[in-house]
Amino acid sequence: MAAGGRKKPTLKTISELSGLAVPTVSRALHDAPDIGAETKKRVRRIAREIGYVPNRAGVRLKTGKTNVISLILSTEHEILNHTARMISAIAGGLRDTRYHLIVTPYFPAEDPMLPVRYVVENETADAVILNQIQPRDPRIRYLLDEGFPFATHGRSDWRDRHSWFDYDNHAFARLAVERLAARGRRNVMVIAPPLAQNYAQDIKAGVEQAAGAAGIAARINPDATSDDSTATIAAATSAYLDRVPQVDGIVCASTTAAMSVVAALEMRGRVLGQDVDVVAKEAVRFLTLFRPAILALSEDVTRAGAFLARAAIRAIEAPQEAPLQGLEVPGARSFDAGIEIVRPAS
Amino acid sequence: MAAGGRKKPTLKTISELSGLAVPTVSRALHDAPDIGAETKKRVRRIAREIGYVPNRAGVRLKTGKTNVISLILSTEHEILNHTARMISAIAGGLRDTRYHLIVTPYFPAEDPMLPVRYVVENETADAVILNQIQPRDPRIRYLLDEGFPFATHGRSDWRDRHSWFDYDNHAFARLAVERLAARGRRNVMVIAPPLAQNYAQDIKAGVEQAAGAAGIAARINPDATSDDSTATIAAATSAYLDRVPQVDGIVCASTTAAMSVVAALEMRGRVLGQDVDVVAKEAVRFLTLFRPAILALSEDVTRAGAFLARAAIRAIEAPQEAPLQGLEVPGARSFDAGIEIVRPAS
DNA sequence: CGGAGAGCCTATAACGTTTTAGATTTGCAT
DNA sequence: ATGCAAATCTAAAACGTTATAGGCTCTCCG
Repeated sequence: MAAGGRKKPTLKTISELSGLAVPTVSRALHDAPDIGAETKKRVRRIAREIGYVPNRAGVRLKTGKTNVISLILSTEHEILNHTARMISAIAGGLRDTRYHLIVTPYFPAEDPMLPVRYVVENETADAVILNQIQPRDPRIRYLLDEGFPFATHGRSDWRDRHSWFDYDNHAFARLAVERLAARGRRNVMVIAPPLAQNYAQDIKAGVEQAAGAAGIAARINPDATSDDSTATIAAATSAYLDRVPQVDGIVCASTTAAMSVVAALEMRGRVLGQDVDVVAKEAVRFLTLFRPAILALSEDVTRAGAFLARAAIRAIEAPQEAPLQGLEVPGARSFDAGIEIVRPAS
Repeated sequence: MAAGGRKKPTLKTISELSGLAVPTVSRALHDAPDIGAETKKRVRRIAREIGYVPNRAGVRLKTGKTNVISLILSTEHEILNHTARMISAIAGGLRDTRYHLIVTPYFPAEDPMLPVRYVVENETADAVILNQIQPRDPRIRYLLDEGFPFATHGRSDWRDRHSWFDYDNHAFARLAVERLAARGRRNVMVIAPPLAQNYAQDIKAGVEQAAGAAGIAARINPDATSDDSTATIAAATSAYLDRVPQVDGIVCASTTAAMSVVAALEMRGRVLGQDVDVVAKEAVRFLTLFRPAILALSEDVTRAGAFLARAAIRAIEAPQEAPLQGLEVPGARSFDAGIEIVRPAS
């Protein structure tokens, strides 16, 4: 391969250079108790000088550990900021560890079990990270049964038994509706996530609770989810506005949804921030610059990714300990990052 | 690991089951010429029945091949659709091959050489894929010197010597300016990529050529690039509009830039599609739905990713053959996918 | 002064695969 | 019958690492 270099140094190279046996070198580098202090120092110096790095295949073969974490990624909906940020954040959280990130995407038509089973059976990774979690997600069931380490972005019905990070969508939904009510809005439409997913239930419950408390109407648009395409969401919003013209507040569970909703409002001649207020959950501070009249509650994706990286490593290296779990509550900042609330300009 | 299963089958398992020697089994599965047809059939049947999959560490140790391709990813600018799509597209292009995709992000403050050198020296992957290419990119120089397989998204000065996929930015720039000129615009501002990057030169040249031919003014905004944050671009645009109030056409090299520009136009009271026309290069059909008055020329990122996956594999497996190179020309569709031109509504 | 134990190191084997060289059988032409 | 090549298999070694068991040399204590 490398036309530019001599052979890669191995333990054997160090062994020859130092006159020590290969296992001694290995143990010295691992700081084993039965190796002399002088020897350790000498071995380490040589290793540094010749630029020794352990061969991952050798380690893997011997120990059975891949040092890889797999991110199982659905390509289902229009992937926006969120996904790219998440990948970068997880990979970023893995730097300075010995783990690497492999991305395993799958396509909507496929059985979501496939990529998970593939990783487990082929031992492609030491752990997987999942998103798009359903309450009784069969992938989680499977991973628990297999005893395979994993972490999820989102909670399941078995949340006590695994590592996860989640955004408090219930709190988001409450805040969003309360905010609209405070601005005098009485009739709210919600673009919610697909109901099969766990966090959709949280949003539904939060909306209903806050709407009940404020004594206003709030309903989920049945014809589109926040994972749908911009065109679908815009059309569904447009149709809803025709059917329920008195709508004066909208809650969106994604950036895409918010942008599509704004497009529909324009088509229908409604003025944002005047006829209608919009509150959105978004991954990146973006919406508010473009449309300052939108109130955006943003999840800190970078922190979520870093947390998931740590959680996955914990699941691998200390499976007996309690799972690592983190909840980011908007406003309350109960998780160390917390959420940023961008004030609408209007 | 797996609480649910017996030990993983290996060649030795098949060897015991079949009474053949381990190397014979290996060669049978590899369809070697010196193994009997009956034996091959029998070995394959057993392998299938017990669900044998080769241990990647064993293969890697012996052959030195990792079966991994590394995507080196800058987190420099606000990562939008483009990056996530690209990751998914490359990983998608790698399915049904034996290659996996590892994402290696790096941060703006760092030397861009670091991640590349890391992959090469640690033999983390068989090939790397790079983006954000500079004309005389030192990473490319290094990889060529090392003889390490790679493919790039974007061309370099050494384009003849490596695999790449690129979008014809020169053609994009020409089309954009021609379009604006055809609509009677006479004073164009350009939000271009960072000039260090190769494709920025293409855009600059294309703009100048078309502006010269049409006899109109076209200048690059010196205070922001298409990789900058929305806030920076909006501020730079706003300031430019104050300085050069006669601007009536804008060309944007990214979706982010277009959205920021639209925000700035609103702040300055200019009406899109009336006072000013905007043409943008975007990764995903998105802009036009939201802002139909924008003309968007979109690159087919999915196809680019699939192409890069093929190119990387080619670089690994057939390094002696000519590199794989693809250019996507807007309108002309010279590359088999071609580009989609979304007509503005106004 | 003998023996125990601590301290430090080596030898051997193993993980699963592929490569190389060699062994055995068979068929065929001489 | 004999030699030779083709066909098909086996044996041994190797990739780089780590785990296990054991060996040697001191020192210290009784």
